[in-house]
Amino acid sequence: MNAATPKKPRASGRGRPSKHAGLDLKETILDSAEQLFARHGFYGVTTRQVAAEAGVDTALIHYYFGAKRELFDAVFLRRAEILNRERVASMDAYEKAAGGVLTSEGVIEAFIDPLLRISENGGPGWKSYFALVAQVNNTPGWGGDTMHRFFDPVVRRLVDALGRALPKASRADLFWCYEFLTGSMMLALSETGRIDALSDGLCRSSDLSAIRARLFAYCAAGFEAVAVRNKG
Amino acid sequence: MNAATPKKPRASGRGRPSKHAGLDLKETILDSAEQLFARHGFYGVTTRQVAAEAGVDTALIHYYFGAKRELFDAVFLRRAEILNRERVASMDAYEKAAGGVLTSEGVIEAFIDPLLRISENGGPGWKSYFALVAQVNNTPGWGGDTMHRFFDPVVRRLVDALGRALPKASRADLFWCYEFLTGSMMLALSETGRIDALSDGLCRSSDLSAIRARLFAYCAAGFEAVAVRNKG
DNA sequence: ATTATTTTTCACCAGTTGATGAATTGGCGC
DNA sequence: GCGCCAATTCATCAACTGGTGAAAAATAAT
Repeated sequence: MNAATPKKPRASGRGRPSKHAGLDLKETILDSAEQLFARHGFYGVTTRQVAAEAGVDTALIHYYFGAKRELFDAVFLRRAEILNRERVASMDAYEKAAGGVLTSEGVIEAFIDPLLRISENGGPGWKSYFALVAQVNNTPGWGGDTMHRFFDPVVRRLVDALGRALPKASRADLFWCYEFLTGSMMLALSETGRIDALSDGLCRSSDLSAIRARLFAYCAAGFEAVAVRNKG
Repeated sequence: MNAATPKKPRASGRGRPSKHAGLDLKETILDSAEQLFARHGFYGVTTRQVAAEAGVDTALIHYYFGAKRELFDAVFLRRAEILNRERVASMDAYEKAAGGVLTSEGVIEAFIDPLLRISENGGPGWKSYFALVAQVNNTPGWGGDTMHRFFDPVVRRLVDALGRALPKASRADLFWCYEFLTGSMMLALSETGRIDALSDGLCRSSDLSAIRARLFAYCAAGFEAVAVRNKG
């Protein structure tokens, strides 16, 4: 019935175990698709390219995931849940540790730093994934619903926390400043290499510690400036 | 010889003037292509869709522009020169008016505001164009060379001016903060509609004055915070 | 009117696309 | 060993892709 759900995908006893000795083929396909989608976008990648990269037959992709768009969604969702969980945990920990006194920089760090940490230590796929999300984030009307469903809750939490840290800021201020923040963050995380060329090699896109050393302070100061400007 | 250069594209006397009464068909094609590329990306658009949108035959696109990629480049370049000119003029005017005393917010405003003004008053195509540039900006290894060639000079000028306004900032600080700035700016200009959903309609992507009222101060405060943080 | 030139259309190609159904393979319980 | 069923391959499809060359239409100079 559901093409994305093979007749019995559960490891129910019957069925042939993957010849790749435990390395699930489904994950391999997702990895390849992720990498390619991140580089060339949804329409810039063919199912055949994904299959070739993963070393499987084209038909197998449809067998596991159904239509191409469903494959893309599977790629997007696979890490979205993990990401979200990590982020919520970070915000929880910060708010608990801070007691009642939230600082804008603290809140922002709790919101962004999980992504930097994952990008550093989470494995190679995550860099592709962030590039993918950045692309979706900057494309009007694409995956907006999914972004909304998965990421907006934690964003609302960020906005609420920042509202407590910056009581002078209006809700509109907070939403707009979040828009600025997410633009900076996603561009930085997608490691486009643009800054390498611009700075003649002085800065490297892959230097996440350089980002960490600046982005939190940069965004926090921005929020604060907007908060005081609009309410005296 | 060059497919993008019809045998005699110059209005040399001979030849048939456009039946569209002065509204050059070439521009119509560029408009349609711009709109579609902005929405769906290079690979997400077929030459046939462009032709249909423009109301012309597919072959005419190749007659005027050659290969699909050349069409895309033509779309990109058409406004890039205008944009660049406008921006340089704005920076010139600011630096002249400011005399020797540059403020970070003044420099940033001179850098960004031309884009906001063009988006407001420059005609409907510009919004698509900004969405297009935002997409290119966030896609690793796409049009990077073109971006580099056209936009980096004025960016370097921004960095130099900010270096004078913020003598405590290192070059690396300035490049990184520019990366943050451009991420915010491009996302805001591409009007993805994300903020509308996130804020439940409180903020609208199309509200450029709301952006103007916050983005300059936001970025300027960010630059200043990073500058003082890293050098005491 | 004739002609030269440019613009536009038409018909078409070779290659690719996403997708499918039939066939094959291989492990597992019996 | 046998049959069952999931996993995988193969061959193939109709639709569509970017692109082209020849013909037609439109224009303006002569």
